[in-house]
Amino acid sequence: MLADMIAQMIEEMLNEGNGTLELQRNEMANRIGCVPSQISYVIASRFTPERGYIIESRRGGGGCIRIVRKQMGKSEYLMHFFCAIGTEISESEANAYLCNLTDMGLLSEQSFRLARAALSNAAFSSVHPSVRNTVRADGLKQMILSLMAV
Amino acid sequence: MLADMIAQMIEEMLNEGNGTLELQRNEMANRIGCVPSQISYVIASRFTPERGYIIESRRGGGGCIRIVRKQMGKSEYLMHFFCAIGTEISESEANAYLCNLTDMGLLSEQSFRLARAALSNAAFSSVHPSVRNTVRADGLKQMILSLMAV
DNA sequence: TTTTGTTTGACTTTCTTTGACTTTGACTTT
DNA sequence: AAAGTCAAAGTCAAAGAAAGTCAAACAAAA
Repeated sequence: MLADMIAQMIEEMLNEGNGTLELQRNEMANRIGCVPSQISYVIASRFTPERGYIIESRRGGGGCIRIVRKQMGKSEYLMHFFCAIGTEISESEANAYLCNLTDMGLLSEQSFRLARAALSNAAFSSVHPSVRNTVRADGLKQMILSLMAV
Repeated sequence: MLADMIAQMIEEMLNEGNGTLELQRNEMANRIGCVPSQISYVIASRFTPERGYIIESRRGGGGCIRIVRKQMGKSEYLMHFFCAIGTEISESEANAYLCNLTDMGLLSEQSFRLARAALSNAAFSSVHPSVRNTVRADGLKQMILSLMAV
């Protein structure tokens, strides 16, 4: 299957590049003989943060897609936390999570304070109270994903 | 890529000149082999006040462009930054601010990633698009306040 | 048959490059 | 001094180059 073949190619390129890779979507699609968005599809469906990949990209002339594979270790902890978070979370619950992360040495003091501020009700004053806990959960998840990148 | 190469050249010249630099647009464009307005483009897109640069210029014979990288004290910078944020801010604008804070040594790499994740559109998927930029501005302000508190 | 995953292509957004035209300022000439 | 000349930098919009998005068509699995 096309998608799997492309995924395998990317995997190999990642190996050659010690876990990092920059590719040009159009160029690669051209080489393979597929439509460019196929590359996007493969990346979106297989090289997700949940599976330990970080994706960055730049549009415009000379643009490219950057893929980094994060080797597991601490990330298992983070994954555990990530999965434990439901679709909603209160401010105090979120703080408890952050404390745990800090205790485990996964979060610096500065990062802890920053995260607490970002998830506070004060930060969400423009968000309707009925969805604040949802937005907070999303934010916390995104932050945990970002930690996996390091 | 051309623009990035030029930006790098300017950066190096700034380093040599202790953070200040005077260049001649035409002369430089000629040396590089590009159109003069390309230099303008690079400066406009990368050496913005938002990222901590001051640009001055003189037209006419013997004219030039002056670039200064401004350094401020921490609290001064945080204050400046806090005030500069309006009631709304886009994801890319917020990222530019965060990059700047990191460059100034006010944010660790981890905190940077965390903040970027917390302010991403991905984190705000449950927030109505019309208010995302407001919520983002609130979040960023809260985080900056948390940095001042130390 | 319903659901889930793939493939494709049209359209959008973002960033870059270029060139034509405008404005400014220093110098020269009247 | 006023006017003219010319060498800069400024502005802006069009064209180009890439990646992103999305939905329709299709295929495979449950």
